[in-house]
Amino acid sequence: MNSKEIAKIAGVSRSTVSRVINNYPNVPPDTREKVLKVIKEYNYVPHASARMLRGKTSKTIGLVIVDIKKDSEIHRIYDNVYFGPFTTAVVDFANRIGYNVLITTVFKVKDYKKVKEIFYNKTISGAIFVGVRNSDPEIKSLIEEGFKIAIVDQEIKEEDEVFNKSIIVNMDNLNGSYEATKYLINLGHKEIAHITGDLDKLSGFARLEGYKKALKEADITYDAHYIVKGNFVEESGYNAIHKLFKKVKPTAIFAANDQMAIGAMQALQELEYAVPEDVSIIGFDDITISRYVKPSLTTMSVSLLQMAELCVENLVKSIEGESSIVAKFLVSAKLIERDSCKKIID
Amino acid sequence: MNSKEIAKIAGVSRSTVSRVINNYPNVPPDTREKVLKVIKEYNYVPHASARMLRGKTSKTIGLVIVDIKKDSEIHRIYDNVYFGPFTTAVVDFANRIGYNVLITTVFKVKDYKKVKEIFYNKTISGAIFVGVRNSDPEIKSLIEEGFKIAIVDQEIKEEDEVFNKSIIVNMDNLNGSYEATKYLINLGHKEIAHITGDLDKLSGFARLEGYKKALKEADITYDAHYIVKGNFVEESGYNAIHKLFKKVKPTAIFAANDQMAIGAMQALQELEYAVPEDVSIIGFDDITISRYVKPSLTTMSVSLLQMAELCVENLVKSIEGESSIVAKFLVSAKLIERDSCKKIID
DNA sequence: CTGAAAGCGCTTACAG
DNA sequence: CTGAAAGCGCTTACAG
Repeated sequence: MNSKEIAKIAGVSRSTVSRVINNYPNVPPDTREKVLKVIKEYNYVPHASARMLRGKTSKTIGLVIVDIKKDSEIHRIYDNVYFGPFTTAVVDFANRIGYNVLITTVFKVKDYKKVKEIFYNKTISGAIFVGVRNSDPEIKSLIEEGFKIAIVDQEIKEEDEVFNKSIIVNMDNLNGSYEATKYLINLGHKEIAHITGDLDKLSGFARLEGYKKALKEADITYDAHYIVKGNFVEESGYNAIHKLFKKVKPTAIFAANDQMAIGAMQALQELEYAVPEDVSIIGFDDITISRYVKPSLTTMSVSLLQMAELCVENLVKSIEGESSIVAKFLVSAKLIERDSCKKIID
Repeated sequence: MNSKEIAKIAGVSRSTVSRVINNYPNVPPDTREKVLKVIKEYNYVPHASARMLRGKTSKTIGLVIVDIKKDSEIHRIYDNVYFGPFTTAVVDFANRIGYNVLITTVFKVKDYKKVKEIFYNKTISGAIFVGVRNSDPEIKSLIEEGFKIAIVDQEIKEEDEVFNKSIIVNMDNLNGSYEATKYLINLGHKEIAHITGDLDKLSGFARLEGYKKALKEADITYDAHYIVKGNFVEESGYNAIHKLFKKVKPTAIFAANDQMAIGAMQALQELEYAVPEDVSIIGFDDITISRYVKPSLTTMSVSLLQMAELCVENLVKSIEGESSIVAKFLVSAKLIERDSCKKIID
C-alpha cells in the first residue's frame, strides 16, 4: 500500500494524499475526510525512508552505551544496574515526543565505527552518550563534524572547547560527594576513607574532589593512605577494603558508587567488621539493590529520570533547530539515609 | 556527500560506485581501489533511506518492552531489573551481525499504535517482544499481517495457531519450578507455600504448574491455602507473606520470581521469622540483587544471554528468508544454591 | 483548491 | 567491464 494506491481509491492525486497526511491547510474538510477514511481503512502509514529522502528528518535518536573495559571484565556489562533504568526513561521520553530510539553498545574503541555509520548514513539525527570517559577523541570528532550530541557525565575542560557545541548533563558529583562526606563527619567520624571510581571519568574525579572539599572544611587533614582506587564495579570495592585495612583502620568509608560500597560491605564482613557498628559506609547513585542489602545502604540519590528528560528534550530541541541551545545541566544529589552509617560517640 | 560526488571525484559513474559498495564481482581491482580510496577519504556512507527505498531491508529490528500495569504501579518500570541485561544482550548480538535495534516501550494498550507504525512505515523489519501477556490480540494481529516476530515467554495454546508463524523463546518454567519445589521437598519441607506471578503470563502460570507437579510427585496434597497470588513485583511478595501467615505457617516458600522473594523476606523479617532458620525461601530468575540480599537468595537461574541470542539469530534468519524457521525454544533453568534455604531435621 | 512533474540518493536490469 | 536510465515512495514548488 502506497500513496499512489490510496490516491486512486480516494479518487484524488498523490499530492492531495500527501497534503492530508502533512496537515496542509488548503484541503477542504470533506476531501480530507474522504482521504483519511481510506488511509485508516488500509492502515496506510507513509514509508519512512521515502519521507526522509524527501527531506524530513529521521525522527530517530541514538542512545550509545559506552562501556569500555579490559577484556577480563567484559562480561560485567550485562548486569549493569545503572543503564537499564536510564535507557527505559530515555525511550519513554523520546517516544512521547514522537522520536524513536536506536540503541547501540560500544565495548571497544573500534565499536565507535558503528556509531559513526548510523550518523553518516542518516539513520539517526542525534545521539545521547553515556559512559564515555572525559575528553574522548571519538566523541569530539563527531561533535566537530556538526552532529547533535548529548553527553551524560562529562567534564568540560578549557582545552575541550568543542564540547560547548554539545549538550552536557551531569550529576552534581562535587556537591553530592561533599554532602556524603560531610554527613559522615557530622556523625563524628574523622578517619574517613574513600574508594574512588574511574578517575578518568567525571563522576570518578569529581567525587574525589567533593570528598576532599568536605575534609578540608572540617579541618581534617587529607591523607592519601585513606584513598583506594576503584573502577565502579563491585569487585573493585571488595578489593579496595582488603587493601585499605592493611594500612589503616578508618571508622567510615565513602565509596564513589553503590556497587563498590556493596562489594566493600562483603569484604568488611569477611574481615569481621560489623556495618555500621564498627565501620560506617555511604555510597552514591541509589541503585535498586541498595535498599535490599543488609544493612540497607545509605547513599546519595540522583534522579535518572530527570537526567534522561534533560538529554532527550534538549537534544530534540537542538535537532529541530528550535534553538541552538547547547547547555550544561547539573542534576542535584540528595541524601538517602538508611542503615549503613552510625554516629560515633566518644 | 553522495554517490554522484564520489563518482565524479573518482572519475567513474554512480553505477560503478554502487557496484564497489555492494561488492559486485565485475569491478577490476584497480577501479575498486580507486573508488574505495575516495570513499574512505570523504567518510562516505550510503544514505540508508535511499538504499531501503531501492529495496534493501532496513537492517533494523525492534525490541518492544511491554509492561502494562495499573496506573498506580507505572513508576516501577523504571527499575525493572530484568529487561536491562536482556536489552544489552539483544543489542550486542544484533550489532554483531549488522543489525540495529530500535527500542520501544509499551505501558498501555494504546501504545501498540507506536509499534504498528514502525512496522507499517518500514522502519523495522521484525521485532522481539518481551513482557506480553498470553494470547495478546495486538501481537496476534501483527503476526497475521505477516510481520516477523519473536516473543519471549509466551504460551502456545491450541486456539492460538497464529503463533506458529512466530518465533517463541521460553524459559523452561515448568521444569525449573518443579526443580525448585523439589529442592525444598528434598530438604525435608512438607508445608511449602507458593507466591505466584501474573497468572496470565506463561511464566506465572507455568511456574505454578511446576510447583504442583513436584508436590504431586512427592505425595504432598495440594492445598489452595498455601497459594497466594502475586504479580512479580516486590510489593506483591511482601503483601503475600502478610496474607499467607494469617492462615497458615509454611516452613518453606517458593516465590515465582526473585523480586517477590525479596519482598517476602522483608515481610518475614517484620513478622520475626528468621530466614532460613524458621522459613526457607527460593526464588526464580537469579537477578543481580539476589546475590547481595542477606541471606543471599537461593534461586533458579536462566541464561538471558542465551535467550537474547536465540531471539536475535532466529529473527534475523527469518527476516533474511534464509529459512522460514519458526520454532519454539526452551531455555533451561539451573539451581543456584545460596543461603536462604535450610534442611529440616525432625 | 488540486494535479503533473521534479527530485531526494540509491541500485540494478539493460545495452553496449 | 561500464555508463545511462528507470524507478523505489514520497513531498512540494509550480501552474492553473
